[in-house]
Amino acid sequence: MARWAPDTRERLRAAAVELFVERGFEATTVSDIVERAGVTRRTFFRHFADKREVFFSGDEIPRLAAAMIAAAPADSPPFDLAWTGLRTLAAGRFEPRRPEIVAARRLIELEPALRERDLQKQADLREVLTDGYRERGIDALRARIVAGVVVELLQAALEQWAADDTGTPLIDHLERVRAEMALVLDVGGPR
Amino acid sequence: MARWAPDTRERLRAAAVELFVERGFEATTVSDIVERAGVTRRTFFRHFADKREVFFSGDEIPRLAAAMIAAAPADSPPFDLAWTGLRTLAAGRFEPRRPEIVAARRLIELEPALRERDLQKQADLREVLTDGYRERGIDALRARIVAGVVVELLQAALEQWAADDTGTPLIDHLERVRAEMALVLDVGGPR
DNA sequence: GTCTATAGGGCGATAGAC
DNA sequence: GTCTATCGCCCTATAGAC
Repeated sequence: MARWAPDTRERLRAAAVELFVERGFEATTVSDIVERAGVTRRTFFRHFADKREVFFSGDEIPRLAAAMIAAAPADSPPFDLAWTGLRTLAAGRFEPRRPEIVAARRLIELEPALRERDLQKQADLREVLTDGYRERGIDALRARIVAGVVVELLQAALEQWAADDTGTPLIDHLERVRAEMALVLDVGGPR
Repeated sequence: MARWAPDTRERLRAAAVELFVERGFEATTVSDIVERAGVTRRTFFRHFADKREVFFSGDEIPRLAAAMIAAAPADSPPFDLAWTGLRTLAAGRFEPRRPEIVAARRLIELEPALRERDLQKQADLREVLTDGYRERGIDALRARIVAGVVVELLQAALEQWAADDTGTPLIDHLERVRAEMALVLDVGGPR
């Protein structure tokens, strides 16, 4: 038998999310979390930089996105590449986990501290994408713009999907948001 | 003579920004700020919800943006309306204050806590714009998308402008970012 | 693991403006 | 008198230092 129970990090995450759901983020202290997980306060802060971070600790999207960009064929136009990635993630990572994602978004919406950290995570993803594009030789401004558009597109689609109880798949929301964005930017344009 | 010196809020803001520039955000305590402004800690928290908030307290953009949307001719297409607003703000509010804005952005970049709050302020602006559009009868999804695109466009242009020491005006960066966004979304599209 | 600085909020007292 | 802003001391919890 191991000296410490395994998966300390995961036990902390699970305990934290349970408590956040039960009594809210503010009303849950780090002491409450570590008590339920059976470790000390110090251990919590060795795994997570702060109380908000534990809530987002499972997020694999930036890593997956970076891998997808790096692995894509060299001649893919930047947006097409991201679009394929969005569809893959929508079907494989988001759609099967709809209940947890909707629950998490509900907590984020009603807790300003979590909302801020969520926005930071979006900014992190934008930066990962920008760097990935630049490493593929894409011009710096274009890399930044594609990344910005992709993150905004994903975010808007996720909002619609989470608020929509008709069962419309995330991919359909992505399509709709993409079409709307293209329409918006075409106004007054030439061609 | 009044019992209290006037403009407590503004004195606190000025003292805070001075100290943030002198020794950094983390290294400045609320006690430092109130000492310089000549009030007590409790008074600080009556004016500002937290230490980050004092840094952004002068931001008038959401109010101006809401007023512009409300005052625009009823038949303006949503994006055209925002585009006019962006050009007006760029010339009237941003360009004349380049030094302060660049200095503020520098602080925001190197301080994660300020970065998070800055992203929250962008989200607030997005929401103000969305609401403004919806009040003009724009469809909810379209309102959300136009607002998202406009905020992302402004943010990307501001980044380029602040990093660019050749004196290129913000309006030119806005044009460039807009063109790049349109290009990105046209890839693979019909027409 | 314990200790401490700091953020941030609760509450009542106080002192001017009106 | 009412209203409003400040003060001053209370407290807890976070987060980092030792």
